[in-house]
Amino acid sequence: MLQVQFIRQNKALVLERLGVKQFKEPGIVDEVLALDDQRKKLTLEYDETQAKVNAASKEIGKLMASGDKAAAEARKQEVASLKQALGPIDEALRSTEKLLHDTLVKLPNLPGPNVPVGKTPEENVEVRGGGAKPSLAADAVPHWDLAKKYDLIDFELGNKITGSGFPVYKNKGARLQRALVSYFLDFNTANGYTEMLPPYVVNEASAYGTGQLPDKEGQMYFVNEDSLYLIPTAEVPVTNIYRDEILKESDLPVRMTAYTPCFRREAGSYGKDVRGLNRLHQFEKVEVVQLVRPDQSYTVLEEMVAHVERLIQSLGLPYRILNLCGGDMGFTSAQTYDFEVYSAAQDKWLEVSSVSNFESYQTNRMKIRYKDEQGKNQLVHSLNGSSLALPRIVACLLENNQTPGGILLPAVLHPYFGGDRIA
RNA sequence: GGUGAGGUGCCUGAGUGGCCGAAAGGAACGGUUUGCUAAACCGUCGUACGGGUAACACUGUACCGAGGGUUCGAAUCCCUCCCUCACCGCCA
Repeated sequence: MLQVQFIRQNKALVLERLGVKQFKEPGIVDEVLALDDQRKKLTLEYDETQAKVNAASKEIGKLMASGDKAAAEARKQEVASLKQALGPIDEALRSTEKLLHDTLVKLPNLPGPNVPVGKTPEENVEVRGGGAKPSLAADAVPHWDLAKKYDLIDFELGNKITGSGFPVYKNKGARLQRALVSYFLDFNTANGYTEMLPPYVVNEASAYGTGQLPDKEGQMYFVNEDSLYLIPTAEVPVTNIYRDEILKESDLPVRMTAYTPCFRREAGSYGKDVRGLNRLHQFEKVEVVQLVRPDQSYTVLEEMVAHVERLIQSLGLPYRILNLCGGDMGFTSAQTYDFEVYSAAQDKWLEVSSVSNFESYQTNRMKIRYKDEQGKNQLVHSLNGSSLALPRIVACLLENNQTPGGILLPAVLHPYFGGDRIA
């Protein structure tokens, strides 16, 4: 969430940036400021009264020790009436703090300086791209047909075991998953990311920390018995590794990568682009996360984009990078680049990575700070990106590389896959 | 799942009603010393929210797992919950 102090000092900027994000309730900004004023006023009142209570209590102790019982009793009376006054103040303060917090979390992150203005995905700006679209034979087929032809993925079997959106990978299809995960992790660690293997379920505090709660609980599977959420992305457990920590400046940047399965309910998206691997309830993804000094986060964002770009290039897939416009960005992001790869047989661009700078929006919730040169605690900036999500990569690899002699895999995968093709 | 013990600052660990935001040691950081390293010595060494200041200084409140309660006063007593450890059971 945003910092109240920042909103107070930069109100005009906040309103202007919220406009870029197409935020519809700018009145919340004034609500926040009014509630914060109220909070300060009540805090002062509470502290001053409590200070009197504390002082009187100390005196009572001394009076008792010196045997002056009558004086002690008189002071006790005084404390009693002070405490009576304190009750309502305390109550008002608590409810104000809660209301302030509940109001504050309704404000999305502010778009950064390089975010294009726009409302819809059509207004996203293509930054660059690469890789030539393949020219497929006339009888080329989409990946779900190829998956069947080579016995790689069984969607119906997943229906039987679990439900739609939970495919079963088989044979070379399963092997390809393993190869891709290993390759992606090796690629990331070779570039300075530390490999992590986090839990696949998280508690409420973690889901809150990265911004899945309070708004998006409907997108996560929930284990009622233990009040735990299945992770929708490794971002959640990995970023929360540093929740409530104060880092040394020399600890930064923190760079982590993790493979996890991802679970998404995808409520409300039935029937829309859900064919084959395009949209699943469970899928594999390798994620990269960084915690950095605030002045470096936009430089790091570009580095992470370049990193993911090299990874996609190494797979030989046609891709493009989009700088998301204000209206299409996520709630918690300050800037996001989406990576799409071209799925030739479907003639579609599929999103395979999303690289975002969250500035201090997540870390303010998680209280991830570092001690700066002056010894003051400052929020770090958090960033993350997929590197990469598997299913759509697989769809493209299958579709784009289909030949009469089988599906030809990119050279970087040969050692991991144990072969150069699926035939 | 059962039984027992316990949760204190970066770590170890004292503290069982006021003198405790918290001893001591270690780590870390700064400095002195040193040819360098080590050692030794000196110093610093929690967080949040307020008041205050140009900024410091200074100052108030809260926090000893979480939430309640008793009391003039709680790290310390009581209740509930959570977690950790040990042993037993079960099990990949």
